[in-house]
Amino acid sequence: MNAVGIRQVAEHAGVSPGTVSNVLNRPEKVSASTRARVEASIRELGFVRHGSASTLRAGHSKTVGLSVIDIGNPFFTDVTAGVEDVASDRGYAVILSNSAGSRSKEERNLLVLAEQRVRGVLITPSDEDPEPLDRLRERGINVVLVDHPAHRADQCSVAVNDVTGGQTAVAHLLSGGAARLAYVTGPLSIRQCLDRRTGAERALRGRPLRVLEMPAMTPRAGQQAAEKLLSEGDPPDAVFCANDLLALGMLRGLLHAGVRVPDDVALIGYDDIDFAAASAVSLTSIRQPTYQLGRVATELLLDECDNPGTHAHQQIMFQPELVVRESTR
Amino acid sequence: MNAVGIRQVAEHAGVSPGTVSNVLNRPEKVSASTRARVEASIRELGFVRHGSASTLRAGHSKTVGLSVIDIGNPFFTDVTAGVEDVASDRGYAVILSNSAGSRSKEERNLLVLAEQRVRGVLITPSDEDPEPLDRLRERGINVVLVDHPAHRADQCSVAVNDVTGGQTAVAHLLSGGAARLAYVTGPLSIRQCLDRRTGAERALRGRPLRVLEMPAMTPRAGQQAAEKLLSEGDPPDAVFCANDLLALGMLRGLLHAGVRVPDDVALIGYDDIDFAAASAVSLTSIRQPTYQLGRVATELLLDECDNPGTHAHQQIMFQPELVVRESTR
DNA sequence: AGGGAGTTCTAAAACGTTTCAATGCAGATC
DNA sequence: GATCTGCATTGAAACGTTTTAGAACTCCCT
Repeated sequence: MNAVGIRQVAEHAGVSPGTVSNVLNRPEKVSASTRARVEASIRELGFVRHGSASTLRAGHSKTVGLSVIDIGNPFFTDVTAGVEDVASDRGYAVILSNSAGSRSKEERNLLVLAEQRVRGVLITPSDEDPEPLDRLRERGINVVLVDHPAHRADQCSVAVNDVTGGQTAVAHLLSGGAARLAYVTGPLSIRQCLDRRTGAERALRGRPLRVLEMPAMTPRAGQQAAEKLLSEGDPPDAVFCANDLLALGMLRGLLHAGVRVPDDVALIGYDDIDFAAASAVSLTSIRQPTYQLGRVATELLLDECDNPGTHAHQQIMFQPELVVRESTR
Repeated sequence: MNAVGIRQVAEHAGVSPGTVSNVLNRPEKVSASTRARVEASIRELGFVRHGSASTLRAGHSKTVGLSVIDIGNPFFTDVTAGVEDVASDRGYAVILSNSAGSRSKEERNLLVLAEQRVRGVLITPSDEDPEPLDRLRERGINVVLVDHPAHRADQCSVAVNDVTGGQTAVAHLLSGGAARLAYVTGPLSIRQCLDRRTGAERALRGRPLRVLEMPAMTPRAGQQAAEKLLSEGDPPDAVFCANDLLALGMLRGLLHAGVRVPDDVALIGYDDIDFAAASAVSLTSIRQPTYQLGRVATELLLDECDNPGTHAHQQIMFQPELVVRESTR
């Protein structure tokens, strides 16, 4: 087993445990020669610091938690990549947990994170209730909201303007000559879906919008939505999907039924995931700075952790961007 | 701050800290009445166990590490889902780390896991070197290989037979009348890519196979491969891609150039990710029991952790399965 | 020679749990 | 009433670090 602790290293190097700790945590406090000796011993004995002992004594760990809604959605994997890159650069480890849209799972995950005494938590909340997050804060765990505006002023958040995004999407469809629009969305209890609809309506200025609310935001649901739209009379000539997974399913459903895209129906998605550009009729979409979202959120969180005195809370709102491809040309 | 520890709970409930610990860890040792009293105090004070202190004293944590090669690949997100479900059921937390194909990143991540004193590690290794894994084992951290056969007999692994998979794929293409085959793959230093080629060659029994090795396994790389194949003379009439991301890019590249799929070129991918069924020409693919892979690997690992005495090491090999869709019909 | 200022290192006390031997107590047996 | 048995609870030690006050040493100045 791994019986080599700071104590053994100290003995091997002929110094006290305290000095070894200094080499580990404040190398500048130790003379070059002893430091070299200690470092050699560490390598030779294969010493690995006991993170728990360290956390226990120091009172805080070098880990942050990341809680996402659906790790299967490329949007969140991109965010995750951004988080990991920054955290890893600054010597923090990331504990990733997936709430899979379930509130109870999210709460259990947050409890685990609290037990691990993570330094902070990055979270895309699965609902609007601020209570679990406030509880974390009471315990001294910093919280940054990802893809969701902050509930309160003394909290950081990084989000993208979904109202603008919805508006841009629909304005683009209208400028292409669309007249009968449909919005295919996931549950409207999800803030993102709701905001995008609000944006869509704003662009329409009172003209009608057919809203089709699906229970999930997956390709399968998108395809079912296509079947539904086509089976009812008066099919739309333009469809705005609340995310690219829905849009890809919609695309497949339309093509399968012999509907030409974009000639018969123009189609626009949301998120601009990789697969959007790679689909057979490449998908027009609303791009979000996904990777940046993760990066910036993590930078805010770690700043809050490392400089609690000078840290200024920020609510950052990015603007989404239209990416035109074949599905609306 | 969170100054409420087991000590405060004990005081509040009028018992000793040892009893509180027993309520937490072996509730059956405590009489029903005191247990109820202690549990009430825990709730009332909002006590959260300090995981580090617990790990330090107990010598082991309730966490496992999961190290994957590319969290952006739906194959690995599916595996992750399986891992999470089992771990969560058994009270373990999962620390997810992404090696992004980089050996040095993998090593850094494993070090973090070792520092955290995870109980075990699930890993899809990014290369063939068993040394980092052996080092973990020396430190008493159990290791289960995922999607990779074990290096040694006293180690668990869960994999899928990639040679059979490659053979099945190419046999299917041949039975559809294909004569000029190409294999589009990622780096052949990756075992999976290599094995699938071996299987392909086995099905071909000496007939020629054009191998196109791309540096990445992404849709973009697949599209580039399509351009390359079409620009050279004598294009293939059937293409086998080493994964679905490549295949989706290939599909787009082919369609874009006016090549009909499957009429002009039959196409088969590997992994059967969700997007394979949702693409415009739905993709024939080799399905792997991805979610099961994660589940079974985790069950093996936790069995090894919880019953070190009776645990029998197993090297499990699943068989892949052909899923025929439009791209080869 | 004595003493002050730096520098480098040490010793010992925490951190919050778990564990285990020991204690106390109630009921059963003689 | 004395002794035993078994159960519920306690108290204190231990886990491997970090941290802090201060010891030991060196160098330099008067």
